[in-house]
Amino acid sequence: MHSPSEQDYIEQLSIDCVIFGYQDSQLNVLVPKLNFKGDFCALPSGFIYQSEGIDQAARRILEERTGIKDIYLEQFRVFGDSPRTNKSFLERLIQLNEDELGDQHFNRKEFDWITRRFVSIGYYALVDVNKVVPKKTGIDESINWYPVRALPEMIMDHAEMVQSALHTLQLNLDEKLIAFNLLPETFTMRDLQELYESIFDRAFPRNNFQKKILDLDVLERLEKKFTGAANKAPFLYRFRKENA
Amino acid sequence: MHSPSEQDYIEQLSIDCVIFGYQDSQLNVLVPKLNFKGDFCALPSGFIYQSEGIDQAARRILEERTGIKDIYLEQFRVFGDSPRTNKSFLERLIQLNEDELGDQHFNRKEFDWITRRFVSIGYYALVDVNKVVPKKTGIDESINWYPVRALPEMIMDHAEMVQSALHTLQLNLDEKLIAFNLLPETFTMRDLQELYESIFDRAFPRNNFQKKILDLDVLERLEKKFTGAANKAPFLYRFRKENA
DNA sequence: TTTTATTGTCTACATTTGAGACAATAAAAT
DNA sequence: ATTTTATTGTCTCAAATGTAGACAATAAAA
Repeated sequence: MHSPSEQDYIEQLSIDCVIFGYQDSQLNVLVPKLNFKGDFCALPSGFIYQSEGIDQAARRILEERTGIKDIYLEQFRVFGDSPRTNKSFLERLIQLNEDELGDQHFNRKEFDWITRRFVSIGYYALVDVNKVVPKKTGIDESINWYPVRALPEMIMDHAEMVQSALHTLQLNLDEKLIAFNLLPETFTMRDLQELYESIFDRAFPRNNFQKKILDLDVLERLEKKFTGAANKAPFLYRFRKENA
Repeated sequence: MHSPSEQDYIEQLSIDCVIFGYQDSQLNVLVPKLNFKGDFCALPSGFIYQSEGIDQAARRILEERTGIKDIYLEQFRVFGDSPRTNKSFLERLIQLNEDELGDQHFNRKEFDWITRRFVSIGYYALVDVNKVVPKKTGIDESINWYPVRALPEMIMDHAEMVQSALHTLQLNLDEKLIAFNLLPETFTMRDLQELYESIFDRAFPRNNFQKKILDLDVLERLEKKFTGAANKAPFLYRFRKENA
C-alpha cells in the first residue's frame, strides 16, 4: 500500500490478489502480515492508476507487494457489499499501535480516503514456488505461505475471497489446463496427481488419473527421474506449451 | 442515466446489464436506443450509490432503466482496460445534437464526471418476456429486443460485453439450472430444446435431449397441451423450484 | 539373488452418451 | 368410420467414457 493520492488512483476501487502456490504436497496461499501490533493479515492489494488497465494494475500490484511477476493471473469475482470498508480494521490497528504511530503513517486525508467504502476486484494467481521468491515490503512484518485450508485470520472479507478463488480454480482447472502453472517445468505423474488432490481435497485413483491426463494429449514424456528410492523410476513430463 | 453527483455515487465505476429474453425461438438481448440523433445504442447502465451493494445497485439500475425487477441477475466479468471511457461517444453525440442540446442535458461538471475513464461491472439477467414489459425512460428513444447474433451497433465495448455474457450463460446453463428463468411457468420439452438450441446455436437430437433433461429430475410433468395440431399432444412441464 | 516399493499399463466391468427405430396419438383428410 | 399425417415419448443397441482390479516392469536395498 503506497500512500494513496486522490488524483492518481481510481477512488473506492481496489484489487485483491489470491496467490496460490504448491509446496510440500499442499496448496498454499501467500499471505503477508502487516508490520504492526495485532496480527493483521491481509491479501496483497492495491489501487488502479488512472492510466492503466485493471489486468495491468493487478500485475503491478502483485509485483510491488510480493516481487512476483510473469505468472498466470485472472480476475474471478467482484466484492462490493454496501458496508464493505476497512475502517474498523484500520481503527483497531491504529488503536493497538498508538505509541509507534505518530502521524507518520496516516494523515487525516489519507485515512479518510482509504477508509471509505471500497469495491474490490478479486484476482487469483498461480505460481511455481521454485521460480519465485516472495519479498516482503516495508509495510509487512512477514509474508508466508499458508495451507489453503488452514489460513490465519484475515481482515475484512479476505477469507471469503480465498474460498471464492479456490472454487474458481477448481472449476477452471481442467477446462483451462492451468494446473501446470503451479508445478516446476518438469514433474512426475505423482506430482501432478498430488497437486490435483490438494486442490480438490480428495483422492484420485492412480491408474485412472494417469490415463485421464495422458488422454488430454498435452504432455510430453521426458527421461526417467532416478530418485534413489528402491523402486521403479517414474518418467518426467513437461507441459507442451502449444496447448496453452 | 440520472444526472450523476460526485457525492452520491462511487466515481469511475459503473454497472452494465446484458438482459437476455427468449422469444420467437430466438435468444434476444434488450437494447435501449438513446433519444438523440445518431442511432446510439447502449446497454442499460448506471452507477453505484455509496450506500448500496453492487448486486443491489444492479437490480436498481435494471428497474430504473427498464422497469424489470425480481429476475435472475449475476455478475459475469469486469471491464476495465485503461483507455475505457465514453468521452468520444459523448462528444460525437453532442456534436450531432447541438441544436437540441442547450446546456440542458449536460453541464460542464457532469460532462467531466461522466467522461472520465470508467471501470464497469458486467451483469447478465434472464427474464421471461411474458412476465415483463420493458419500459423506456426519458433518455431512450426506444427499447427493443434484438437477436443476440444480430445486434445493432453499440457504443464502446458493449458488443464485447454481450459476447462475454453469452459465453458465461452457456457455461452456467446446466450447472446452475437457469434456463427456466427464460421460459414461462409451464413449457413443453420442445420449447426447452429450442431455447437450448438458440443459446448454443446448434441442434440437439430430440430423443437424447429429452432423456438428459428428464434425468436431471428437476421437472414435474403436468397435463397435456392440446394445440389443435394434427399430432400427438405434448406434455407441459414445470420447473420444481425446490431444485433452484 | 531375493525382496520391497512404486510405476506403467492392461483388462474386465459399469455407466454414460449417441443414433436409430417404433408405437402412441391428436386432428385433418378421406 | 377409417386412413393419413405430423409429432411425441420411449425403447434398444452400439459406442464412448469412466471405474476398479490385476500384474508385469524395475530401481535399489536386503
